[in-house]
Amino acid sequence: MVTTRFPGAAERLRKAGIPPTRQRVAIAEVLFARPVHLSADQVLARVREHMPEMSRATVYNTLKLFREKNMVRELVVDPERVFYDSNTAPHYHLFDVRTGELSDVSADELQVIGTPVLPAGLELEEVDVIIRVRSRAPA
Amino acid sequence: MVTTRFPGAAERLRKAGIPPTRQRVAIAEVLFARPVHLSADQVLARVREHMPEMSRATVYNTLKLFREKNMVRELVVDPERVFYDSNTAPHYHLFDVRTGELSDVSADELQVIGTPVLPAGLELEEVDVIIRVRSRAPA
DNA sequence: TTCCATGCAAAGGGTTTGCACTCTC
DNA sequence: GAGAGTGCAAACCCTTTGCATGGAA
Repeated sequence: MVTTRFPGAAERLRKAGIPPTRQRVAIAEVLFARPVHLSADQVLARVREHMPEMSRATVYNTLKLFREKNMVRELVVDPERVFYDSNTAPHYHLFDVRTGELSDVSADELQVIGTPVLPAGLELEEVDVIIRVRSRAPA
Repeated sequence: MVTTRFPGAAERLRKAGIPPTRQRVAIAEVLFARPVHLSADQVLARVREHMPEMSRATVYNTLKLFREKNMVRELVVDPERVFYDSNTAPHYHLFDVRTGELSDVSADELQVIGTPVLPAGLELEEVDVIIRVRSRAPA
């Protein structure tokens, strides 16, 4: 499968204050062409379709960098691996524990009421909602 | 620190249909004396205070078994390790991303409104809510 | 030339597995 | 003595690290 490219990647990196190297642009193209949920290894595989010399370490470095700049959100949902979500708008997730598939639940469909008052010295980072479901195994 | 023992452990295992071996009872004592959030390694360490010969593999096997019998809940919150929660009543979690500390948020304090209608063939397993906070570093 | 970024390989850490030994019924 | 349970060590997999090379200002 050929991944759709995303032309504005370099622009987007500059706006975030990240010097756009070839590798970072290639990773950004995979992530930001459309909203995706990908593990580091999946990102690596997709980038290597166009750039076979991409190294694993660079993918991990870059994902960490993008996260610090709030360009992606880290999803800790599957004990096996971390997923990166290129949709940073508030929304929630549905996780199929059988297949490992992740999908979005929009913030319109679901509301969290009564987030507790945080003790002094605690700063809210984010609220994750994960609806864990199990799909029927195929016949 | 000496862990408080829990007398009814063997009973509890039998009720769940689990043959109570010495090792399983020791693990149950650590988990069910009171509600705890522990990683597999933390369980191992606490059990070894009383039973130094306990093996890592047995802890992992037993935690998996307890989970299948719904005696503990697996918390996927920290990318570094899975936590096991011995409180199976509905409740949510607050996670300090700086220290890795986990604490409970009762289901009274917080409500999730509008859980989406699941497509046919999807069975709801559970809804996790994780409030990620960051505490101030100590002075 | 200096400094950051990259690539490679090895190390690290949590978890699982293979297999022989032990215990129980 | 059959079968489940246990212990040990090695294997596994995702992620991080060390370090030398490469490239841009």
